[in-house]
This record gives sequence, C-alpha cells and structure tokens, in this order.
Amino acid sequence: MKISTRGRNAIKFMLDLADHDNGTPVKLKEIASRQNISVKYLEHIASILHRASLVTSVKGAGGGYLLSGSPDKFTVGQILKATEGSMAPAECVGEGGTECQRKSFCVSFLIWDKLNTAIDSTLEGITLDDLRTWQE
Amino acid sequence: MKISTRGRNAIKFMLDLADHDNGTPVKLKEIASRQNISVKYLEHIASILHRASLVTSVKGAGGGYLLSGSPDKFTVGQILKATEGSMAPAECVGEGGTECQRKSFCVSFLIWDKLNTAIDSTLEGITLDDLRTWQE
DNA sequence: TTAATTCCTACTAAAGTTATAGGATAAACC
DNA sequence: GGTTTATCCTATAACTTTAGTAGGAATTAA
Repeated sequence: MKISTRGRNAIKFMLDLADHDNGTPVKLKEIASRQNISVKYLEHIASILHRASLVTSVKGAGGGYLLSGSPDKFTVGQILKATEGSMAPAECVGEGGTECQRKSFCVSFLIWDKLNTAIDSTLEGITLDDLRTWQE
Repeated sequence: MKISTRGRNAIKFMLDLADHDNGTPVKLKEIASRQNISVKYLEHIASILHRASLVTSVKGAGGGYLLSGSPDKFTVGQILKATEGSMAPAECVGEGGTECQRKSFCVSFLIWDKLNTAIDSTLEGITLDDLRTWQE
C-alpha cells in the first residue's frame, strides 16, 4: 500500500510551484532540474494536475505552470487523490465508493471505512502552506 | 493505494478461524467454500500467515489450521503487515524504514510519517475480537 | 495402504507503474 | 513571418506486482 513515485513527485511539483511563485509561470525545465525529475516524466504529472484544475498552464515561450490558487487552498489529499485516482484503501469506501450489496453487514467494510477516514483526515489536514512552514 | 485481495482474504481467513474454533483444526476446504475463495489461492495466504506465526497448522488427514492465540491477540494491522509486507505508505517510514540521508530535512518524510502513524494506530486498534463483535 | 490434508515450487496472465520518444500546437520575440 | 520556447498529446517499452492455477511431495489418521 505504497504511494507511487508519481504521487510523491506531484507533491514536489506543487510545492516547487508554491516556493517559486513570483507571478510569472514556472517552467517544467526548471522544476525538473531542481527536483531531479526528467522533464518528460514531469509532463505527465503536470498534465494530471492540470486536468484536476490544481494548476493552470501558460503555453508557448515564456510559459509554464502556476498554482490555480493560494498554497493554503491545496491539501496533500487533493494532490494525491488526483495522481493516485483515489486514496481509499478499498473500492467500497470513499467518494464514489462502488455500491456493494454487502455494505450493511460486511465487517471488512467497517475496517476500510475507519481506515479511509484516518487516511483522509490526515492528508486533508496538510496544506502546501503547512509544508512550506515545515521547510523552514 | 489499495489493500490487495490477498490482504482482504487474509482477514477473512483469520476471522473464519476465530469464528469456527472448536479446538480442532479448521480445513482450508471448509474455509474456502465458506469464504468463496479457491483452496489453491488460500494455500498461499495460509502459508504467509503461518510463516508470520499468526496461525499454527496440523498436517495430514484431520489436519487444518488454528489461530496461534486468542482472537483478542491479533490485530488487523498484524495480519495486513504480514500479507502486504508492510503497511507503511513509503519506504522511509515504519518499522525498518530504509535509511534516507534526507530524513532530517525532508518535508515529504513528515507527510509519510504522519500518514503512517494514522494508518498504524487505526489498524492496530482493531482486533479479531472486535470484528466478531461487529458481526453480531 | 489409502485417503485426506498441508506444503512447496513453478508457472501464466493481467494489470499497473515508470519511464522514454516523437511530434503537434501555441505563443513570444526579433 | 520565421525561429525559438514551451506546453500538450499519443504511443510504446521495460519492469514489477498481483491473482490465480497446476502438479506433486510430505505427513498423518484411520
């Protein structure tokens, strides 16, 4: 039950954007070199985060990426849900948990539901702003 | 970040053992039919749990499996750690977390450490006995 | 001796992850 | 208007993990 490197890199990407926001878009090339990730791989990650509306992009020369809001508006949970698809430990729990006939009497469901709540409240409780504070 | 079906079945297996403990070993065949899992697949799972000393086995005719202790001694966390290898969300945290030079100043480490604590305390807080209570 | 049962090792198929490659599209700048 | 700088989009390949099957060896009860 590991977080993928995709997810880990997405957090680095978002944090890098927060750290280097001076109003103008930040280039993938710069982020890639700072975070030691290939530009090509970062493109994927940026694309996912873009689709999830966590970042905005500016095309063409002088373009790049920007957070779509202030750093206190983004949680680690949001970022990981975008990159991992979902952070629920089983299909039957979390947002859009698939309908399972057994839900009402399934013991396992109760486990996954508790676990999901623990994971979700932990990750939704950490914002990019918190991460910046921790960096100091 | 899903729990594997291996892990989910391991919990069913252990709970079935708790539910059908009458002093004599419980056969895989019975568990398999009750839990709707193939005997062959259950063999794998039983083998993992045996190696982890969570169950004891009796070979030969009339043999089968038994919990190696009372149901209140086994946590869902123990079972899942055995089957999933580890429940830590990243290599750097949890029991035997690999040594990472960056630990002391890594922001991500703090995320995974918090998450690991949340997951671990949730899963270590649920015993087979609790599951039996929930069933009623 | 036979039947029941765990134990052990291979193997296969499917899915997901981690990238890389090549080029299309869009905008800035001279 | 052409060149350069970037994002955007699709395909692909290598690798790993998971899920599940198969065959038979070892062990014990009856």
